[in-house]
Order: sequence, then structure tokens, then C-alpha cells
Amino acid sequence: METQLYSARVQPRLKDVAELAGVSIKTVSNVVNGYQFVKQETRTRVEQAIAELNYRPNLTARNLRQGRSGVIALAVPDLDIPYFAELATNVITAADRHGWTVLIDQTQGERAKERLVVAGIRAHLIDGLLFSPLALTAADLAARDDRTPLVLLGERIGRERTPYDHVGIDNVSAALQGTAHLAALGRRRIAAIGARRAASGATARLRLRGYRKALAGAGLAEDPTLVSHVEAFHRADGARAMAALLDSGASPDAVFCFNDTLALGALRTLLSRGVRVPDDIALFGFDDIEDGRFSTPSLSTIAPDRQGIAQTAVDLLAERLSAAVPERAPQEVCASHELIARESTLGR
Amino acid sequence: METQLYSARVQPRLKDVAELAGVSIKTVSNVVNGYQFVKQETRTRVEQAIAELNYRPNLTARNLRQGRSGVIALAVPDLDIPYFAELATNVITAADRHGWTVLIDQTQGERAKERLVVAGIRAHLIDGLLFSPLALTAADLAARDDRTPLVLLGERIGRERTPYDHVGIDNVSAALQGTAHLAALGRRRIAAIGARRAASGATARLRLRGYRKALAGAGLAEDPTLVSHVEAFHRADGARAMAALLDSGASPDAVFCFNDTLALGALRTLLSRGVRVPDDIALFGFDDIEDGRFSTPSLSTIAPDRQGIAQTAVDLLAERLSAAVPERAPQEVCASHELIARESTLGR
DNA sequence: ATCGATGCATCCAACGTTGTAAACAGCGAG
DNA sequence: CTCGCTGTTTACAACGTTGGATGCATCGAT
Repeated sequence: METQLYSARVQPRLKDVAELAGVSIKTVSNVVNGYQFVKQETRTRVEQAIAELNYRPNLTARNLRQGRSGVIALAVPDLDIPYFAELATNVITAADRHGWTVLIDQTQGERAKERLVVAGIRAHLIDGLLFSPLALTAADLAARDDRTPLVLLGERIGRERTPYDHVGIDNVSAALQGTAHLAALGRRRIAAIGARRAASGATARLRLRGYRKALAGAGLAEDPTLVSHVEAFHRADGARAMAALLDSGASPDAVFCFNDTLALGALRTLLSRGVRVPDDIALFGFDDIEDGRFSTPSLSTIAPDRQGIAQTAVDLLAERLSAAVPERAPQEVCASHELIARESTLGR
Repeated sequence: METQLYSARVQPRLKDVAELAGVSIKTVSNVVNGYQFVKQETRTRVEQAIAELNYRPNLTARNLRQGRSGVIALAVPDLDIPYFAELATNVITAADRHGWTVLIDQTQGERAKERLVVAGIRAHLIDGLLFSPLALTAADLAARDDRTPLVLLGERIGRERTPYDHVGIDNVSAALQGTAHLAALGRRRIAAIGARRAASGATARLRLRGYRKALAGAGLAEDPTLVSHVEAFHRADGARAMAALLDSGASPDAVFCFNDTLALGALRTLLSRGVRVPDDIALFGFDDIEDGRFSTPSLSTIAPDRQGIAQTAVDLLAERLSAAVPERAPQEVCASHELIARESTLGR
């Protein structure tokens, strides 16, 4: 219980600066905020006091006063899935342009955690939410009554429009293009890795649909033994699925994987068994993560415009927050994607 | 300027709940915070009111009142470097156990941004900071006068002890082990990829030192043409460096790369030129990122105990924050690491 | 009846900031 | 000398929350 004469306070406040500079607290606030009408001499004095005390505005207090925090949250399944890590990078960059800080929530793709996020665990702490759900249902979303602006990323949830902005890509047509690319190269037994049994997994469903459409379009019969189901979209799942495909005797001559990590896992299995890629089996991925550009063979894939997605999503949030048009109808934005053919389908 | 009779407010407050439940605002607060002495009947009434209004505590106000935010920041160079993405995941998990949310700052490894972070851009908004700097100098760190508890991750900065907790691994001995592993396999012309010319790059410096020690220990002469410099630690840098090494005629029979992405880039170059790995050239990485486990050949590497690092770092912050021992001496923690030999050195 | 515990609810102040409005100084015009 | 203007500074009240002190019942023991 010792009494300290000086610096009993841990952090200096406006009040301390004001006392030292011999002005009112509001004047200091004005200086800090660059208010125009402050006499040059006063300003200098205040600035000196600020420097001397090493004053920093308390952002929490400012946020409370202003009713916003300058923080937005990005909720993704898992940061060490390269696609999401790269997306997060893009979001952080885009948010920076609006002066926002990004707080990241990992949901592990678990419905329970996703419901928490959407219900607003961070209510009042964040100004807006970018959310890329995996397991969330339309009902969960409908039950939401948090008022924080929300922009959904990735697949659409449910059939009906949700009352939220949404940024995604056309999965069906992208998957169709990828599969068609394989068919155009003369492949006839095109397998798919990445179907999901769970009710969740809109992504898998849509890409499967695109795959089927492409088969139909190429006049190829669908062979259910060529469609491999997975638990998750990790490399290990891809490796397992590929092994199962090879062992099943389905003898594919090409594989369309629902994402790049699955494809890289599959590639591992193929190469370690001495299967030549693409000569014996051509391989196609989805996402265009950096690993795929440096694998051997490099991975043909669909490249979604990640930067565009991030920028659009953040801009949509910004619009909602500016509240110029408080009740604008929810937007449905379809970002572009591009087919990138590399060695895993074309050879060298 | 229309007047709304009901719900003119955007967000209900304690006050609104209190009015609806017919109690005082503090009672509602007590219910929300699980205060023991609230009559069951009152509690139920309040809970109903909360549900009816869909009340959520304003975390900003709570933070202001309590003087802490429940948020810690993790500052890393770049999330789409797999090592940092995986580290971030571990940190988020560890922070979760303390009830903290993690806010991520990307510095791009730029000194200017790193100085901002260390100077406390987020002062008052975060309770603590975990920082993995790349370019920061000892002087920058010494100039810091922000009071937010700081734990440094990665390499130590400068020769003298800083007044901050630090969690790292023993880079020199890890690099030594890796290089020694190559020497033990009979390799004689062991190259290194990842040296840095810039003053920054403590990591590179330490790993280079370990590499040299190992050469000396194995009775191998140091050949400067075998040491390749890079701009950054990305796959592309590794690929370029490997190409340069091959073209230079230095003819290595093994390469110790200062991290896994460099190694994967190098692997790409080797395989695309028909060099057999490990038969012609053995390859060794550092970090044990997931890609390396699924490349072909899979990558021998040093696996730092990332989970341990994250947990320790968060726990150190927690100690500082609990302030039981306000001025505990700065801790220097050396996390463990493990050599994992895979196909890129052992073959199949 | 009186008293002290005990359980429960309320009142007040404070956290550090900023928007609003008002006060004040200086100065040129009437 | 007063008025009004411009520029500069200030006082005050909020933002929504919680810790602490205080008040008010109720109840069992005297």
C-alpha cells in the first residue's frame, strides 16, 4: 500500500496531459483528433505534454463513446487450411484500407461454434462480421437476431435467399469447367474426390453437381464407384481417398479433386505408388493455393479471385456500416474464377 | 426525423432490460454476471426480459469499466506463410483456454510496420501482445515505452537480454542437427539455402551458424559457393536459389534449407530438372509444415514444438496480466524441437 | 418487542473519451 | 463604445457497464 507521488497511474489519460499542458481536457482531445481551431502555440504545448507522458488514447473509451470499435471479425474454419490463410491475408489487407483491424475466429467447421459466431459472441466488440461457414444450416441463419452486419463468404446456404450479403463463386460452373478440361484431354474415366456424406458441405454438393454436368456434357456415363467420399478437405483425406480408388479397381484415368489440398494428398499417393501424372492419371484441383504451383507436377486448378472476394466482402460491410442506405436489399455477388492448366493435366 | 414508439434504440441496454423486468439496472447486471444473491424469482424475470429483448452486454463498455479487453494480439509477418498460419492456429487455441480472443496483425516483415506494432498501435485495445518480428532491431525494442505486456516469439533480438519474455527454439543446434544428419548419410558437398544479406534475419544468421558448426564437426571444409542467399523465405526464392546453385557448377550432393517452403521450392527445381532426390541430392528443411509431409519425396525437417511455443507464450502473457508478480524477471524459454527424417534424405 | 444477521436490491460513482453548446478573447466595422 | 464576427477554449453530458456502499426487508434469537 505504498503511496507513489508521481505516476501512480499506470496509463496517462487526457486529464493528465491537460493538467501538464495547462489546458482543458477537451483541448487535448481536439489536438489529438486534429481539430482545426487550436492555436499553434497551444497545440505545440499539448503535443509536448503528450510526448512527455507518452500518452496514447484509450481506444476502448473512444469506441464506447463513438459506438463502434474499428474491428471486424473474420470467421473461418481453420487458418492452417491454406485457402483460408490466403483469404485471411487478403481480408486483412482489404480491411486495412478502411482502417479496420481484423479479429479472427476459428470455427473448426463445427456447427456449434459456427452458431455461436453467427449468434454474436463478439457483439458490440466488432463492427461487422465476415463469415465463411461450413456446417451452418439455413435455420441457424434464420434464427440469428444479432444486429451486427454480416457478409457471408463461400457457398450459399439453403435454397432461399438469406437476408445477408453474400460473396461466392459459381462452384457448379467452375467444377464443370475443371471436369470438362479433363474430358477434353481425352480422359474417359474421370473420378471425383471430395464428396461428403454429411448434410453439411454445400461446397462438395455444388462441385459434385458441376462434375456430373460435365460428364453428361461430354457424353460420359456416371460411375458411382468413381466418386470418392471424404471426411474433410485435408491432404490426408485426399491421400486416403486416392488409395481407396486405386485399390477398388475403378481404374480412373483422371481425378477431379474438390480442392487443392485433397489433390495434393492424392498426388502423394499416386507418386508413391509409381503412377505417372498425368500420363496414367491426370489430376485437377480447386482453389489455386501456393503449394499447387510448386508441386511436381504442378497442379491444374480453378483459381477463384480471392482478392476480389475479400475486397468485395469488406466493401459490402463498409456500405452497411456507413448506413447511407440502411436497408439496402441483400446483395448476391459472384466473384470470378479462372481455370489454370498446369502439368498435372498437360504434362511438361 | 420520425419518432418510433418502440425499439427506437438499435441495441437494448441493461437499462431497457431493467425497465422491462421491473428491477434496477444493477440487478440485471448481477444476473448477467452470475452474482450469487439474486432471488430465484427475480432471476427468472430478468432472464425472460433478456431473452425477450435479445439483450447482449456491450463488451466495449464492460472492457472500459474493467480496464481490460479480453483481446490479445498476435503479430506475424504473413499469415499465408504456412509456419505462421499453423502457429496462429495454435495461439488461437491456447488463448481460447484463457478466454481470450486473438487479433492478428500482419507486418509483412517490414520494419516500419513492426515498429508500429511494438510501439503500441493497439494500445488499450489489447491486453497483451505476442510478437514474432523479422526486421526489428534491438534499438527499436529498447525505444518501446508502451506498457502492454509483450512476449517475443522466434529469434532473440540483439545480443543483450531484452526486458521481455521470449519463447524460441535453439536454432543453432537444430540447424546443426539437420546438417549433421546429411553429413552422417555420407554427403560431402552440403549446400545451404536461406542466408540473408540484409542486416535483419536473425533466423538466417543462427541457422547458418549451425550449418557451419556441423560442417566443422564433420570435418568438411566450408565452400562459400555452396551457400545461397535469398530475399525471402518463400517457395519461389527456394526454387530460384536451387536453380542458381545447379547452374553455378557448385555440384552439391545435399542441401540444407533454412525452412520448409524454401526446401519445397528447391524440390520443385530439382525434380523438374530430373535430379533425383535424395539419390543425387538430399534435401532437408526446417519447420515441419504440413506440405512437407505430403510432398514426394516427403521432406526431412526440424519440427519445432509449435504447440508448446504457443501455449508457453500465452501462459507467460497470462502471468504478466494476472500481475501476481508485477515485476517478474523476463523469462527466456527454449522450446523443444525434433528431427524428423523422411524420404528427402532417407529415400523410400 | 428488540436486535443482529442475512439475503437481496438499489444508488452512486467511475472507467476515458467526444459531441454539443456555450463562453470567451480579440478585432474591425458601425 | 458597442456590436458582431472569427477563432479558440471550455463545461457538461453522455456512451453502457460494474464495484462498493447503502438501504430495506425478512427471520431467528434474545
